[in-house]
Amino acid sequence: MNIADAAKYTGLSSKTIRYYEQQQIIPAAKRGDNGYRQYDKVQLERLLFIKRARALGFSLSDSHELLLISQDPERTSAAVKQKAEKHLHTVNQQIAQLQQMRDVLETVVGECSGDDQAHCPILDKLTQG
Amino acid sequence: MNIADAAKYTGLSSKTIRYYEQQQIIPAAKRGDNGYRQYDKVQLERLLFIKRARALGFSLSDSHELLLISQDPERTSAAVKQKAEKHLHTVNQQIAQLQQMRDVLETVVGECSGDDQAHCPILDKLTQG
DNA sequence: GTAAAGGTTACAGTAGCAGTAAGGTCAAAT
DNA sequence: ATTTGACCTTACTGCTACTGTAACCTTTAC
Repeated sequence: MNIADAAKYTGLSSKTIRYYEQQQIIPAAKRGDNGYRQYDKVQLERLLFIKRARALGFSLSDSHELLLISQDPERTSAAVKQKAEKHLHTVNQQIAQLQQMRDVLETVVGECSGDDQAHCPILDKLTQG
Repeated sequence: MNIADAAKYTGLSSKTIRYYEQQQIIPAAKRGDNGYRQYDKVQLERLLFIKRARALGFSLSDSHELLLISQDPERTSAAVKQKAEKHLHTVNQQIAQLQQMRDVLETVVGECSGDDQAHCPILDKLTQG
């Protein structure tokens, strides 16, 4: 299976797959006689693993580490849980920060007439804090 | 006022202030005889404006445009409101995405024993989707 | 034979800075 | 007078996770 088919199968782009290989997020794919990368089930599963981890917001580096952990028979669920909890904490902080932004934005947008007047509570907020 | 004092006053770093100038987010500061940047009230207010816009999650580019709009006597509140609403929409999408991540993370973290077992629902999620 | 569709590498660009290097300036202490 | 330390300058690199582009090779279809 060539990289374009692997891309279609995983939903990643060919560029992204090459990038993951270059960054050693996944082991380098085997090459055919023509030098083309070849993808088998194992390789595809690794790509999907990374994709799912990314979809949960893990960094590429964390996704890589999780992949290594998942392949380690000596692993403990504690190690995984620790990483996940740390990430969950980060996500919660990001949500809180965005919600604060949203609250302010909704307030000032609600106060803005949105017509051809020059006066604007949004700009007031940015000008006066 | 030199850049370090402007940094303290605004809460931005000197690096960030120079970066804003280089990116033409704000007009270039005047220079003293020694070549040092000099900051007056007007310049400080511009920096604070950008800082407040950034704190609401606007991109530097948007923050720059908002600053220009705020200085335009011909402006309309409609133009500002449109930008703010668009940004608010983006923020809401980001929140929704993060909340989905959080829900999944909380579920799998809750299911994970977090001990020395190899079995781990978090890894199951990443392996099997 | 040729053209389209795919593959390869390598380099640049994106956002918003922070870090570092190499050097000039200034105020105070020695 | 000099030295120290804090500040200033520009210029370059690195970070994250890719995407775009260039230049070129291979395969497939007509």
